[in-house]
Amino acid sequence: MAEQERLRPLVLPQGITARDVHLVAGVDVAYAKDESIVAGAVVVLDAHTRHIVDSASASRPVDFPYVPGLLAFRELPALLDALAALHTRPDAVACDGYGTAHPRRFGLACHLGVVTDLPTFGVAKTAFIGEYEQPGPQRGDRSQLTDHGETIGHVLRTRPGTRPVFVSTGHRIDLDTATQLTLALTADHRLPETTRHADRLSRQVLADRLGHG
DNA sequence: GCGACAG
DNA sequence: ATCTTGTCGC
Repeated sequence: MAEQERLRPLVLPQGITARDVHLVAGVDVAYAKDESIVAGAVVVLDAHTRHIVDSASASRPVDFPYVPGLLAFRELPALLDALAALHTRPDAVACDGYGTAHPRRFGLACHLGVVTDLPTFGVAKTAFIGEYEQPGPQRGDRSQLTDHGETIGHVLRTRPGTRPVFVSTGHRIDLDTATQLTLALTADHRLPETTRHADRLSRQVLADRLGHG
C-alpha cells in the first residue's frame, strides 16, 4: 500500500492520441505596454465544433524579464492562475510558443504540461532554434524541424498563402498528434482557434484591468 | 568574440 | 510582446 503510493509518481505518464481530445484549450498572455502587468487567458473549445465551452483569465504584475529560452518563468504564473479558475478540465492544451523545440528541450509547453500534468503542445509563429526546409504550399504540408540531426518539431502550413507555423511536442503527446490537433484547430486562419481566442481574451482582460485602474 | 534569439 | 498608418485584398 505505502509502496504503491511511493511508486505511483514514477509511472510514466500516458500519452494521448487525437481521439482522446474532446475538449482542447488554448492559452496566451498579453502585456501592458510598459510591461508592468501581464494578463493570462485560457479558452476551452469543443475539439470538433470548435465552439467555446469555457474560459478564464487572470492578471498580475510582471516579475520576470523576457529572456529567450526562459519564457515559462515570465508567462506561467498568469497562465496557471487562469487555468485554476477554469470550470472545465481540458484534454489537451495548445500553447503559444515552443515545447520540445527549445535549446534545453523544455520550452513553455513542456513546463506548463509538467506543472499541470495536462497534455500540451506548442504552436509558434516564428522560428527559434533548429533548421528546416520550407514546407509545401498546401494546407497540411510540413517539413521537419531538426537540431543536430534530431527532429524536434514540424514546420506546418495551416493555410495556403501564409507563413507556416512551428509545432512541437509539450507533454504527454507526440509530434504527429500535436500536428493533427493543430490542423484540426485551424481552418480559416493561420493560427489555431484556441490561441486566437485566448489572445483576444488576454488583451481584453488587460485592457479592462488597465482601464479600471 | 559576435550575432541570433519563442513571447 | 508592444509601438505604429496606411494599404492591399477577400
